Amino acid sequence: MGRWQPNARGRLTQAAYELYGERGYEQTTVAEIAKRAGLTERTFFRHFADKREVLFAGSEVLQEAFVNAVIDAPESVAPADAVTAALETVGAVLQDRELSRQRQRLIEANAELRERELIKLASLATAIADALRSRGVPDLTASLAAEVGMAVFKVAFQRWLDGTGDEDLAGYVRESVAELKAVTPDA
Amino acid sequence: MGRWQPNARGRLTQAAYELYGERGYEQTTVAEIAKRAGLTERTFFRHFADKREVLFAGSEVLQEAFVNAVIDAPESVAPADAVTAALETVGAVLQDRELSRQRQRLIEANAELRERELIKLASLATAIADALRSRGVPDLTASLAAEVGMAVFKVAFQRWLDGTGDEDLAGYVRESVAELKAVTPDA
DNA sequence: AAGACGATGTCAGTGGCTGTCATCACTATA
DNA sequence: TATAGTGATGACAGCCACTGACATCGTCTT
Repeated sequence: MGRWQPNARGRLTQAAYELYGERGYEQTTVAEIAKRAGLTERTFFRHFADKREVLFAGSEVLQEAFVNAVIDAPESVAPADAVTAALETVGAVLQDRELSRQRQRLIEANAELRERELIKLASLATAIADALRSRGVPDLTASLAAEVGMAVFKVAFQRWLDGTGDEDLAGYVRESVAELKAVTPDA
Repeated sequence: MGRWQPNARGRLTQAAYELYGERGYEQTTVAEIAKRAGLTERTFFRHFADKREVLFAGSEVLQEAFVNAVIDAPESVAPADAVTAALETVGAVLQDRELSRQRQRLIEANAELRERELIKLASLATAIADALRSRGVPDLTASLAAEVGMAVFKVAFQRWLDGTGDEDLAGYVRESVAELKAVTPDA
């Protein structure tokens, strides 16, 4: 047996979710999270950059999946379609709607957490724009396609969470893309 | 003569801009800002909710102008065009490009400030979506038009700041809207 | 067996932010 | 003209997020 209990990071994550859920994010101190995980406050900050980051640990995975989907799209595919395809791919990563709902409830209840979510999405947009540029897509086109892609994702994700049936995220993405076409101002 | 020097809020704002510019945001303490303004740290927090907010004081004005422009658009105008028109209106509020550049340089140099900027833009998107809904625009359409509007604004604003000539912001907005039409995936 | 390594603990310190109470010029009202 | 507010500020104590520095001690290498 090792000197320490295994999976310190996982225990911290679970403790954080529990406490944020029980008392709310603001009413929870990092020391409390660490204590429930059988660790010290200092160790929490060795695993997570700050008190918020524990809720956003999966975002690198999401971003990587996203970027790969864009890069792997066939040469011939238009930028917007590459992004749309990538958006639908992400639907596969986020299967557990109830878990997403729970997490989103925490995030929406607190402005700091909302800020962190937004910067993650912005970072995602930047990464997608870079991926498009690496495909030879011009600057303005790449930025705009990425930003609009995020706009669609935000709206579709929200509607997916609010939905009652068991439609998958990809379906909402398609719906929003269709609406986007209708919304886009005509020349 | 009053008991105190006039315009405490303005002095705090100026001191903050100076110090953030001289040493950077992180290297500046609120106590230093207050001292330069001839006040105490406690008073700073009576005028601004936190250390970042001093750089975002004008955002309510911008948001109000934006929302009014959407609301005041003629009944007949399509949602997207109402938003586009509002975007161009904002160009009038942000005339001083050099000042905007300086502020943006500060914001981009610091993740916390970037987070705050993003939540202000998100709040703007929400307000615009609400304004559209008050015009009878359906939910999905309103959300999407507002989000896409912000996407266009982000890209156009960035390009305006990066630009060398003396084009106005509205020109970049028009350019980006045109590109948006080209980017939007066809049915 | 000795030493390097790595995850954790301990502790002191900084700085953002808040609650509370005191101060005191100005203002309204008796 | 006295008196009782009022409102912006100061003073002070305290919480908590976060950091740097050093100690600890199983485990792994050689």
